[in-house]
Amino acid sequence: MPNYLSEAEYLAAYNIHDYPVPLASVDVCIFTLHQQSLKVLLVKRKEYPHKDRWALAGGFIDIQQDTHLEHTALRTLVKKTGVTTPYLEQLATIGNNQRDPRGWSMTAVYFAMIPHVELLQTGTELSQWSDVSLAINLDLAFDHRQLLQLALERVRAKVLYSLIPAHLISAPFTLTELQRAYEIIMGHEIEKKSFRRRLEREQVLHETGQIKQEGAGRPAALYTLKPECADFNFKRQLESE
Amino acid sequence: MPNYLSEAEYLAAYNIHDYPVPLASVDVCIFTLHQQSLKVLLVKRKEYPHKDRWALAGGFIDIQQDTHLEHTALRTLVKKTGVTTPYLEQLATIGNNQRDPRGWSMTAVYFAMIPHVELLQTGTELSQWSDVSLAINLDLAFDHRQLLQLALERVRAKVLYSLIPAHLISAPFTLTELQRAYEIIMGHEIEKKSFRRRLEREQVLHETGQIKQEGAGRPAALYTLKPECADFNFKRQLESE
DNA sequence: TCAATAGTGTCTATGAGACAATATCTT
DNA sequence: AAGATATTGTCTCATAGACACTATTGA
Repeated sequence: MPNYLSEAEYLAAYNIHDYPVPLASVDVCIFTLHQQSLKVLLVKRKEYPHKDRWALAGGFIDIQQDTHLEHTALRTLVKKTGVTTPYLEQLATIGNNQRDPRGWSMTAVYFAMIPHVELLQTGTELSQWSDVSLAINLDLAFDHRQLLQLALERVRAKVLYSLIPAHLISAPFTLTELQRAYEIIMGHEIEKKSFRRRLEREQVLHETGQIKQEGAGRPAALYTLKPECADFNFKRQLESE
Repeated sequence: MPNYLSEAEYLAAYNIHDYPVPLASVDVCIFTLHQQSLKVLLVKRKEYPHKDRWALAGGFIDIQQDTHLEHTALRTLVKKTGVTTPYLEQLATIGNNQRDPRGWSMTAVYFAMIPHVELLQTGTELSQWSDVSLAINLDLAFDHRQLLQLALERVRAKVLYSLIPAHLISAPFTLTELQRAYEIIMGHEIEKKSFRRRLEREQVLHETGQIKQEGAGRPAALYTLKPECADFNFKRQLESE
């Protein structure tokens, strides 16, 4: 490399295509809760490579259109579900020379949590909500099975000390509905009283004043998650069983 | 894009340089403990952009040489410190069109923890251990000040429930030395008994049988961290003050 | 009134914090 | 023996789990 006199000169001469570079993409594991089970959004690939295989939602970074990495993730999310303001968290970044037949590939993996919506099949690809217990056994495209496995581990760890299940159900919700969301992810029942006590103590929910009456039984108070508590972490964990 | 008949045909025709792509790099926040304070490794940049500014250790992915993203991080680590088997954890991936004057840039940020070593100034750049309280106020290259800030937040969060301070000191160590490492990161003293009790309960240390005698006082037992416990997390946190 | 669901009272168990007491060295 | 540092005993406090109890609705 020549020794430039000034930074301006160096930058003017810089061209990324003079160098061998990796592919750069974003994949998003989009979760929701529906019919008492955790679902993940899968997309049927229309193009090579891995054409016609199920995959996580994802795509290349569009350096014209996206100003930040999160924009790529949000763009993907909106394209697949039409949802605009979900819970989005970076999970990990995987990069190696094996995962994509087109060459060295680096992908930033996010996971998103949204209340259930029917999928609008507006894109060119077919998409569906798949039960995670089924999805994890499918032969997904690329290394997406591993990515899903990673995402599940993170979600199952975070459910013990965070409020993430609140992002999977539509607001306002009852405490029983929220507890049920925790139980589905944890895979076992939890104590009603401990559950309510920690929510009460930390003041993370807003009581709307509305009530929900459904069939028999005492009506339940309706709550929303306080926006400033979206990422709240408890200091102590629930028992993992 | 043409409609290929076969995957092989598609792959043969694929050329990454037909597309606008971002820069892809790895940055590593290398921490150690020395003279009772947390230090981070800073490197003086020899080349544009941000020539002559201090920066975190980092570099581009070498798609010929590196098979995995971690290799880029480990290569960087070895180049700067000569150390080969440290604690390495992915922190976050930052990507946007602002952080590098050469264009859209994506960097996978890792943090590493190593026992203190004198820096062998073998590379072309000058490197030094900098006290984090100083480094965080420097005008570092790129967005490295933010990256350092992120790393510090992660470390200060993890010290409450993990064993990461054990990676900052050389083994074997005494329980008092390990406790001191926790205290330096936490910024305040902790209770000796609670500290020892949780280590004992979880059986995460190996008692070497050796003792350390230094000046007056009862000699201390020497321990190592059990390798399988390198990433152990406690269920309950220490008080953050 | 009964069944069903929401919500509360309170005892126990676990593990962290506080701090005093004991143990084993050097000088 | 005195001083220094390591190690342990044990009380208190916070918070999760267990589980029984009360409250409010519809049929």
